[in-house]
Amino acid sequence: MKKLKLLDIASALGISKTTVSKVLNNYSDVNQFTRIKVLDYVRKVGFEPNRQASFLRTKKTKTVALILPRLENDFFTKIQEGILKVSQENDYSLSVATSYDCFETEKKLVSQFLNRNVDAIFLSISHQTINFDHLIEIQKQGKILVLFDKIEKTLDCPKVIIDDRKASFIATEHLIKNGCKQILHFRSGYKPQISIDRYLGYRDALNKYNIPFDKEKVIVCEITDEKNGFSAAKKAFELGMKIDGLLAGSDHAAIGAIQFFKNKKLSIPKDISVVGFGNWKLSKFSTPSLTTVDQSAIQMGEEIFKIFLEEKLLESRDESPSNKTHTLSANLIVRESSTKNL
Amino acid sequence: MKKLKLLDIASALGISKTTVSKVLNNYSDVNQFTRIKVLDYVRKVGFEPNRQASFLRTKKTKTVALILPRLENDFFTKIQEGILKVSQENDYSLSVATSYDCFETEKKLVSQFLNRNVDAIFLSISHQTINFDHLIEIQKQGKILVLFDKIEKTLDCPKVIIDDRKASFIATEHLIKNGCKQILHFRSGYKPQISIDRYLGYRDALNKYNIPFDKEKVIVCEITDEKNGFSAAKKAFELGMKIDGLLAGSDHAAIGAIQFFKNKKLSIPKDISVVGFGNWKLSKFSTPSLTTVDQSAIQMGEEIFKIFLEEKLLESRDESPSNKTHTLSANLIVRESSTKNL
DNA sequence: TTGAAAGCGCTAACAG
DNA sequence: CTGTTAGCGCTTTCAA
Repeated sequence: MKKLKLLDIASALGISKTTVSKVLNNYSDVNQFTRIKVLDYVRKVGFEPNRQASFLRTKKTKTVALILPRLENDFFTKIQEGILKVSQENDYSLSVATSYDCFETEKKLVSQFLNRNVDAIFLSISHQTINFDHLIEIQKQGKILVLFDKIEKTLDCPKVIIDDRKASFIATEHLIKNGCKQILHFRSGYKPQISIDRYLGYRDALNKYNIPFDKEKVIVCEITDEKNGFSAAKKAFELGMKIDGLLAGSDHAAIGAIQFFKNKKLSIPKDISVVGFGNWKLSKFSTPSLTTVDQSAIQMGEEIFKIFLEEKLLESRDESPSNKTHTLSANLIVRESSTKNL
Repeated sequence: MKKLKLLDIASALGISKTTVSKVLNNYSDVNQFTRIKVLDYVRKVGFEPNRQASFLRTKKTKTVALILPRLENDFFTKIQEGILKVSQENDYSLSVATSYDCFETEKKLVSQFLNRNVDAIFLSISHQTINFDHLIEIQKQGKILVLFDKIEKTLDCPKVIIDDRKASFIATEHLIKNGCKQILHFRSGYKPQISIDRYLGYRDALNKYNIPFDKEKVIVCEITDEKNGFSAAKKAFELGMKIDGLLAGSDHAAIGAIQFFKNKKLSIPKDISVVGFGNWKLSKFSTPSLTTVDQSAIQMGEEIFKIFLEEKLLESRDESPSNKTHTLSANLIVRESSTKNL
């Protein structure tokens, strides 16, 4: 069965394709009866206009693109889930791609999506990205850019982030209120904003409760996975540190550290209370179950798409992009690994 | 900066847009020097032709669609990851959507994607789907359909599945070889092919090792999540069953059951050995870590896209779709929950 | 209120 | 080998 087109509908009803098009696009200059006749017929045969053809005139594809640094990561998967939920509700199609945290791939993907004329690009910048010309190009071409998670402050576009500093503060405060005084902190590198913010939140909490800051207690794990969590814990141990709490950079790092502590016959949370970061699925099932910071990633995804819709409105009024930073708060999920008095 | 078009390139070089187009599409009837001149210039200014416009003539969008029943599921996420890897390598764009296991949504998505003229649709059928007209329509419109995981045998298209029966056989055999003789099996409903195959694999193994089959030991959990795993274990317990092994329908169900066994002070794997299904991330981190069947989902994703490329070749030779079922084998990942002699 | 005609950017047929 | 011409299916003037 060949696909129907405007002309088929028009000749079946004995009118012109222009009129059919007008009905489909809610033009006001169409007779009520004609409108109903067209609408009925269109519904009956299940006709929808060819999107690529309409694009040629409207310059809108009703497709948005999402570029993630990685896919094997619950956080990004959930963001996709959130975006997908709202975009489907709004009859938008979502194209997904991964930069694999590689600058060249990111550039290539952006250019590819621009070429496919997506209406917007949602992007979390890759670790390697140092130049932003490709992102500026998105806006030059009149497309909407929304940055999230790993953002670049100097770019003039809406951004969505988690309030990592506050999240980290709350997590640290929770440890302190549970009696911890010697709190170890695993952070990722010195550059990522996320790592900086979490470190600052950690310090904020120490300050507030007059706990002296000890530089040695901050250990850098470039990649916060189990293996590095294990090594970092080992390092702290070998340096002979006295600790009773740990704020890890990720759930994985926390679990790696717990592994090490268990090997040393230390009891969690009695000897050392542990808080992770991310609320990955596994945190609920580890033993002990892990207290962690939930980054409300699904909500972030939903937010991203809603911001896009708002930007589209701005654009239709010929206003410039909003350049607002939307900050979502994270929640602490308290589980066994940090509740001494259970 | 407005986007360049063929005509811009052409007039900059003092030739016609046809010639430029021919170079870009690798036509042979172009002078070597002209070709090089165009190629150089195109590379310099970073021009790529507008895909929607070319579609109008070529009927190819270089976009494929993936419809998943769910997103919050490692198995499907990994399939997406696999597809994405290969599709990006081939300069294809991937659109993703979720049917939420709902028939109506699935139909709507298919029609939407057809409307957007994707070159192919990769689909795992929703639980609720009972009628396949919308899938037949995909092929009627000359688009490629590849089914995976939850497939429909009667449809004339390539299909990719895991050899669940064999996987289940291997898992059960592993339990038997570890000394289990009273093996409980949690299956999902009676209808899903997956559930049937796993049940059959379980029986195959019992047969091979002359272990009598006991109907009571097969418990149905419509949804194989933790809660139902817990309840199913409880049910077995309340019926006074003697068991020393469990083959669960999913890792979650296995973990739910383990939870229950632990409450009853039973030791895993000493009293009861447990094998899950899926190799979800959490299986590695649960206590005890869970022996499970890895469904090589990433590989499945890669396979799906490769099959699409093959189908495209068939199509270009005017041959009909292949209708072949590609079966991937699953691997057993042995961990603590099933190794008595550690 | 309607429809004829132009044109979005590209590719394919064909004439030079 | 090159370029002119004619659409692909749609939307949007503009004249009737």
